[in-house]
This record gives sequence, C-alpha cells and structure tokens, in this order.
Amino acid sequence: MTPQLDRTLTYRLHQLHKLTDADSQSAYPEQTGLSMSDGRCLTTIGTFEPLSVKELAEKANLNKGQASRAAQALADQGLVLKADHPGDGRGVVLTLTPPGRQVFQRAMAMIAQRNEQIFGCLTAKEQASLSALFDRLIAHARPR
Amino acid sequence: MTPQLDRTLTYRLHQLHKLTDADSQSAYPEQTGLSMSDGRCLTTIGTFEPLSVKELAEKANLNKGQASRAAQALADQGLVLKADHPGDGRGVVLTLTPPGRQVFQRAMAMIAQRNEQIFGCLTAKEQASLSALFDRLIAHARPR
DNA sequence: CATAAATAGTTGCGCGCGCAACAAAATAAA
DNA sequence: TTTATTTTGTTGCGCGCGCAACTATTTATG
Repeated sequence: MTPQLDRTLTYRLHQLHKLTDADSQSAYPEQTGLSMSDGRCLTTIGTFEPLSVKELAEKANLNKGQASRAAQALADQGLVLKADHPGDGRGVVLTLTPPGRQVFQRAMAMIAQRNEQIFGCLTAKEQASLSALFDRLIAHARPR
Repeated sequence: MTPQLDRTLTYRLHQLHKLTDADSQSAYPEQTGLSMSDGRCLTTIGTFEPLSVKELAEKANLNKGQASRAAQALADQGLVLKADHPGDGRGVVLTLTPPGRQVFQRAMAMIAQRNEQIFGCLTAKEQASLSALFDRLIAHARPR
C-alpha cells in the first residue's frame, strides 16, 4: 500500500533540505563573502586537505566540473593554493593559504551556528540518534 | 567549539539529499514520463487537491514561478485541470484529471519504492523515530 | 466612491548546475 | 616501444531554478 505523500520520509527529507539550504544560501555570502558552493568547497578543503580536485568533488558532493571551477575561483582569491602534484603531471594538490585559513575559521563558526539553529530544537540524545541514522543512510545510499 | 565538518548534521543532511535526489532525477522520467519537478507537482496536487498555484508552491517546496509553469505543463499534457476559481477572478483551482490520476498512482508507487530503497535499511522503529524527528525539525525550520 | 495596498498568477532574465566532450598524462597490454 | 585504456582536470553548453518585475483582481482606507 502507498503511504500519503506528506508522510513519506523522502518528501520530508526534501522539504527539510530545501528549508535549510535556502537560509544557508544567504548566510554564506554574509559571513564569508563566498557563495554557498565556494564556501562549502573551502570548508571541505580546510577539513580534508590536502585534496585533489576529484576528492574535493566527492567530499563536497558535487561533480568534478564544479569542483574544478570552485578550486580555481578560490585560488584566484588567494584562499586556496593549487600546487602541482609531485609525481603525477595531471593531479593538483589543494591546500588552504593563511588567508584561506582565516575564512575557514569564520565559515566553520557559521556552520556550527547554523547547525545549532536547525538541530538545536532536538535534545543531545536525539541529535546523536539522528547522527547515527544519517551515517547508516548515507553508507547505504552511497554508490559502490 | 567547532565540530569537524563531516560530523555536522547539516553536512550530512546535504549529502544524503544529494545522493537520493540524483536517483530520483532518473526515476521520475523512467516511471512516469515526467520530469522530477513536474512529477512532484503532480503527486502534490493528487495528495492535496484542490490546490491553488500558491498552495502548490508551498506544498511542493518551490517558488510560485515554478509552480505556475509546472501547473501549465501538466495541464497541457491533460493530467491536471486548471479551472477558474469561483468568486476570485485571480485564483485557479488545480485538480487531477482521470489520466492524471493514473499517472499519480504510478508515481506514488514509485515514491513508495524509492522510500523503501533509501530507508529500508532502517528498522520500522528507527523509521518512526526519524519520522518524528523530521516533523519537529521541519516545524522548527518552517518560516512563520 | 476613489485610490491605495495587498494578493494571485504569469513571464523575463541571469546564474548555477550537471552532463558530456575534450586534452594531457599515467598505466596496461601487446 | 607502440598503442590502447584509464584517469585527472578543464571547458562548452543547455536546462532548471530562483528572483524580481509585471498584470489583473481583490481588499482595505480615507
């Protein structure tokens, strides 16, 4: 039997994402001077550096085209260092520059704040449950 | 203190959404002949009819421009009836046509199936917990 | 009643996204 | 070595999305 649309988890997952993403879209430029997409790439590099473009794409959940352009944009702004990969003429090595690290701090503080805004209405125990469920769902959904 | 990026709930919410949305993007056309956006509008109308364009936008989580175009597209395909609102010369009344109802059935079956694919890795109890958490989060995030 | 403000829906436009084609380099096969 | 296959990153292109301007109708205000 088919459940009511608004009782499906997919429907509400989509709904929740839309609601939260809309706010982030304005929060990123306001607090970091970067677009949401570029800001997410910066925080991803800061968290996982050093990173190749391909790895950046995977970690930040975007395709390599976007990852390539974002890396270039961040490098142009002096926030990310795009170095040649030693031993592989194709690859690049992405790391944060000192100014990039400063923006990274601000961005992470903003993310922590938004995390609190959105999930603060849950108890610590509920947040932990949700966290564990997310991990399982992502592991299950991830291709390969 | 700032948590690690990949341990934040916002990061993983975004990740999970991206993963699931990508699959839906192909599942909708394959199983209903409609784009994901149009398909979601159809299921929304079928679930909540009768609906105005504004209400459709709210329920389907898109802006009224998209809602207007989707309603028109579905009407052009004969799946949705777009009638004048009695008593308000501006408003329209969106309902499913008989053929629209058939596509609605297929779409809902597909959604139920995707729901199972994605959330089936959780026990019924876990799904119920997640459902309750989603409701609270959405109620808290929703403007007004 | 006049006119100002609010609301419903449509449409134009620019930007971001994803896909796919491409070039360059590394690796595998013969 | 030669050549075929795979992998990495870049770039071109079209479509979908969101915003904001606009029209038409309704409701509020003086």
